[in-house]
Amino acid sequence: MERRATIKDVAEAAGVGVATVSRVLSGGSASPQTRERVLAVAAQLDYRPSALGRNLRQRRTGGMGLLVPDLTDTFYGQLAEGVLACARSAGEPVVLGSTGGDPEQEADLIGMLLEQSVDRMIAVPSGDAETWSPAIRAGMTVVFADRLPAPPGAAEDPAGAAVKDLMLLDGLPSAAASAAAAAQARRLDVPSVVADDRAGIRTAVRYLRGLGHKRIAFLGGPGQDRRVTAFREAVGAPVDEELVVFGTGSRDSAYAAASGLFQSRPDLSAVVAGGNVLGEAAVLAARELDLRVPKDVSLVMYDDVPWAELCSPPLTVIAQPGRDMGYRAAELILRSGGRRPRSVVLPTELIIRGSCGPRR
Amino acid sequence: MERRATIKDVAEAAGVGVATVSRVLSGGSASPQTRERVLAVAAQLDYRPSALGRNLRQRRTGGMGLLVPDLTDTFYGQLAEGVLACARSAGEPVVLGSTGGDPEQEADLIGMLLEQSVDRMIAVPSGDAETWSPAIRAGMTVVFADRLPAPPGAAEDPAGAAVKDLMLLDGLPSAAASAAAAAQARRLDVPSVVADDRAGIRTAVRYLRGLGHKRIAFLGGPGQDRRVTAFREAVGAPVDEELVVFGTGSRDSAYAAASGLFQSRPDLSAVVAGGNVLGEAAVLAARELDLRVPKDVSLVMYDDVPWAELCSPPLTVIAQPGRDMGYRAAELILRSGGRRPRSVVLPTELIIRGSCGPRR
DNA sequence: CACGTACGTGGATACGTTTTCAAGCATCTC
DNA sequence: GAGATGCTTGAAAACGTATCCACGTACGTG
Repeated sequence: MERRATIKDVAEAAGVGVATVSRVLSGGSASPQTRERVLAVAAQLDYRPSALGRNLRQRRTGGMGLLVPDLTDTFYGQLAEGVLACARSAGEPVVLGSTGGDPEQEADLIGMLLEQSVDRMIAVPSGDAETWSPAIRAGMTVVFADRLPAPPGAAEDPAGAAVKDLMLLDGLPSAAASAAAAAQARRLDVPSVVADDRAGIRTAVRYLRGLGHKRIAFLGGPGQDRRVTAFREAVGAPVDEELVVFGTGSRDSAYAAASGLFQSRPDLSAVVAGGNVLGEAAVLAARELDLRVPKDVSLVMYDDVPWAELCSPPLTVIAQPGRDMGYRAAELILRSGGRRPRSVVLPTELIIRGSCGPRR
Repeated sequence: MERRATIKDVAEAAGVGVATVSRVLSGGSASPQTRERVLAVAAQLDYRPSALGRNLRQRRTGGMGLLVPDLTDTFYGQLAEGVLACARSAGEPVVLGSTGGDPEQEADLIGMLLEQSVDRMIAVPSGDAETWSPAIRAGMTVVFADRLPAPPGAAEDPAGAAVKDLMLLDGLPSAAASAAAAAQARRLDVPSVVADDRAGIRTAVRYLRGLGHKRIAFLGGPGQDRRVTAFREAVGAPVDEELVVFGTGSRDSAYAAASGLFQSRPDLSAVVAGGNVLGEAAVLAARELDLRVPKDVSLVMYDDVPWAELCSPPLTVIAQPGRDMGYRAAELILRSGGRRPRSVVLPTELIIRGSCGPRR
């Protein structure tokens, strides 16, 4: 195992100074013959510039960090693929962290990235704004994806927090969703790329309404404040609080929430699951309780995942473009030439399959 | 945005030399009072040692690389989670790459990791041994997970390659699977952590045999040579080659392969899918062709994924511990104190659900 | 022919850390 | 009391690169 060739070796072998080699390789000016010779020698020595040296010199690490709650969640897998695709086309590395939805782990991972001098990252945040302000202040360029961090003083109870947000957002046309999202991100001065949850949820609720459903439940997870808010808004004024339940992010707790919901409120006729693990839990819980889908209960799930079609009946879903979301976020990070990029909101689409039927 | 404090700042503020600060922080010897003062100052300045400086000095990057074919495949999501869990507990970063199953992209990513001076990586290889020998020769510590690279001269046609391997392995007791796997990895002198594919497949085939099935098909994907071999071995001597088909890795090609299989051989009564995307394709294709599972065709799928239970009937699977696999691989990489670690083979388990029935 | 300009070039420096080395000092031993 | 021994300490070198700066050389212009 021989040592890698350094820029010094190349310079020596080519009979030029290291500065010249550096210039040639980074596109600076050099005479044609010098450039040619340097390139030839570099190729022959199989020289590859050390990212370590470069990064140290310019006091920043190339590439970007990526923080997601759980790679086992297919949606985050899609998002990660999008980020990786963009990063790969730019030749930049991405260092990955999985937070498990735990703000504490998230903070640890942020610290680790800081230590690595990673100065750009895209994140699906689990902690609140307070968790993130240190990273921002440290000069990191952050782009949030899929969600935004809760505001600093947010109540522990997601219902409470959501109500507060509702009062702010209620009545706004969906076209303003973008502005609202950007506004929240701006509290941290951080751009974001998220799906148009408001429109997606509203479309789903209207669809269910059109099928005659009156008692529609929402099965939510952590970080889905915007979706809950949109649900409350779409359902209208007197929302039955018992029909809005939350899991903590794990599959077990999602199942518990779903099962509890079905058992405590046998009168509900439709449920909107705020994410694919919630949807999975809903299907399992319904089956366990001998509830037929869609005969006894209609189900629409946020996230279109490959296995949604496998269920029988195939799941009606609110599709959000996970891969695009990742790709766009990575683009934002990479093309941010010093200027703070603009937030983007991606469209959702209601894909009607077979898990919704008329009210029994 | 103020500059991060450096070791120099700490030394100055504490009235000591930089060497002393470095020693205190990396656990070297120092007088109690000096140590205390240095720690206090470091904490007050919020000093965090720069990984860049350290890495440059020791000519190696901490952490590890992780290369998987596709994060959208739930199994690789599980594997990645395992790796991340172990890395996180060690406080080490992991830089991720998704190869899309393409050897060329894989080679590019290896190059990128080399440039980053990442000297340890765990990989689910897509390319053959030739793709990997450069990395090995460059001094990288590699651990293969889930699969091993194909031998250098392997035929393009997976069936052909598998036949060749079959002749080598045929008749070996399953207890020797570990030795055989280690042997192949050793061609590159690389340790690996894989599942006991041979035992898993054999158990599944015997189970299907026990249900009366005679015409059992295998639906394979890239990199599943060991599983195909095991399948051929378990089925016995005269294996009907038309019953062994392959997709290229994409969901579309998997679907095409499954659909083609069902249509060309309506006489088959059971199929073993070599991975979860293959299993997914088999379910979809069967449904499209109005084949009932398990009435018309029995199905057992490699990989236990959360949605296997969602299908109706729930899928009978060969479970392999994806998360453990990642964790163990990361452990091997991290605990490899210079010594080349030993390969490990993890057990599989046949989980019987509802997708297999007696031969019609 | 003299002068100014433009450009190609290489030496030197800095990035932040770890590690080697020798020096300083106190304690211990004969 | 002199030498040996042990521990703590700081100066300095190195890791591989990018960039500043000054030096030449060639060329164009007056």
